Amino acid sequence: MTDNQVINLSELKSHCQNCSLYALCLPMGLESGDLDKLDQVIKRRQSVNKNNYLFRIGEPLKSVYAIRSGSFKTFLTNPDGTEQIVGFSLPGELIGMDGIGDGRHNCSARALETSSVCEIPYERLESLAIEIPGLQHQLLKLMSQEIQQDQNLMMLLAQMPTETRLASFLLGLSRRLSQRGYAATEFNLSMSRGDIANLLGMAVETISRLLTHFQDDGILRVERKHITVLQLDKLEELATHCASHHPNNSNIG
Amino acid sequence: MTDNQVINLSELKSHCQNCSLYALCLPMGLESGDLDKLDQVIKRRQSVNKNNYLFRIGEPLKSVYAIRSGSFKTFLTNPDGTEQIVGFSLPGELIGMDGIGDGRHNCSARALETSSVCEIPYERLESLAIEIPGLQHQLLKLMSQEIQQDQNLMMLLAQMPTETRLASFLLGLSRRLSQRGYAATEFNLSMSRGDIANLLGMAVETISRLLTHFQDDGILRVERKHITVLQLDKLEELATHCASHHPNNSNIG
DNA sequence: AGCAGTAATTGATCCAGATCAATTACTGCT
DNA sequence: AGCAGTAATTGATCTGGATCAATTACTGCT
Repeated sequence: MTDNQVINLSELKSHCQNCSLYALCLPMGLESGDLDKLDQVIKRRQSVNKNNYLFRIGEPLKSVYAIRSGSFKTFLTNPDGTEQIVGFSLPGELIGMDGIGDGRHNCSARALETSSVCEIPYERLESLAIEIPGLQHQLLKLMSQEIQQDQNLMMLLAQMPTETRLASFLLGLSRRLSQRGYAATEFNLSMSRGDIANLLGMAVETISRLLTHFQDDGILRVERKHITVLQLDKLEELATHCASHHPNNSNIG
Repeated sequence: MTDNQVINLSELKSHCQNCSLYALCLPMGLESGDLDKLDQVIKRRQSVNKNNYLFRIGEPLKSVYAIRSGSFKTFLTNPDGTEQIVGFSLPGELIGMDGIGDGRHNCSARALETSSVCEIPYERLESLAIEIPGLQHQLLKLMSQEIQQDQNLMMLLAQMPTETRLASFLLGLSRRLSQRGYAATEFNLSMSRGDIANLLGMAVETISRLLTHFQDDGILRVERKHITVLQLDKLEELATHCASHHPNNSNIG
């Protein structure tokens, strides 16, 4: 039975329908026959070591990637060489789609920890999406979700004080992790304080101080990279506690 | 001949292939037969008065819209009722695509001036995109471009000083307008100072002061809504003059 | 285990840009 | 034309959070 199980496992690993991320990922909602077609174009189980690039800004878009495990940061690079992180990506998420616009990647993706991905050649994905309406829909849906995420971050950056930004970031992470079957209230940050600061448009020192405050207030326990959320409700409150005193709160007439 | 011309004009108006925005808009690259199919699903020439909504956040997504003339602001509303503008849309651009993710609009769109749009029922667009590969591609491309735009704005908000943000905003507007056949160096702002401030995460007063500075430096002429760019190169310089002294300029190793 | 390089924390100071306040355009209405 | 409401400008002040500086963890290497 042990042998049997081993064989089954390796069987399982090579198909979307048996992947634990199925419900979040690209093949969501596809029926068996269509899934097989998709399965055939996916190059599975590429491993990416910590700090290695999955792709770099400017490279021609040849594939998009579904994350199986681990995490990535995606970032732009401005003329100075300064980087601007535009997001962190978790298992079940698709990265590289930003490059469709002009056929080149418009951001770089770098592994925050040793990770594994499924590579999906983009041209074949696009032609498959014509055959499979559900796949086209899922593709559009995932892109639209990315737009939503980006716009929410824009709101944080434009209007919210640093405390709200960090609370919202942590809460978002917690939610995404719990969707993926991990604990909502206890997790490890795979990214550095500097990376979080960069994403949220603040200084590392401010991140550090806020984490200390959150801990002093009994909202979090912070042990280096390990975060325990002690009072989820208070964190939610901080995250939604909008800038009622803030600029431009012109109500919509 | 005058009569003849009138007849021709109204003929022309009702087809994508004769629209001056063809090259920027959804039908870009489609061949004649496919264009006809697209033409058939488009409800043309809806007019939207200043300050009216094209759609509101939360409404079910029934259509997306291609802008024919005029301009819109798209914005999120947070729990307070505070608005966060996420973009301004110009002729040839497609709005409403953000709603695909969950079938409801995730932002509201409001006309900044009297405008006209082509309404495209979303379900029919999606099924047409299955028939017409080029249309699917164009759809994905436009969404990917929106992601890029949003991410660029994120960088501005997170890293750049106010001067750079405004310069970059004006330059972006100038470029988009000139792509659409308008003058690059002379245009009217259809949005208020308050709207610009909101988008760029700054106070109205700062916008006002910076415009005055730009004028004092001979870069712009500002007459209320009317902007004349006198030194495009200097404006470009200000827009790229990145925050070399700014936080988190961790070079990529 | 020990050393070197990097990440994180903590404290002190400073400043870009928000906020407050007052004035001066505009714009739409009747 | 005149009045009311809103948008924009300009100036004075204040502050959240950046910057600077120093110390204290870590982490990876040999």
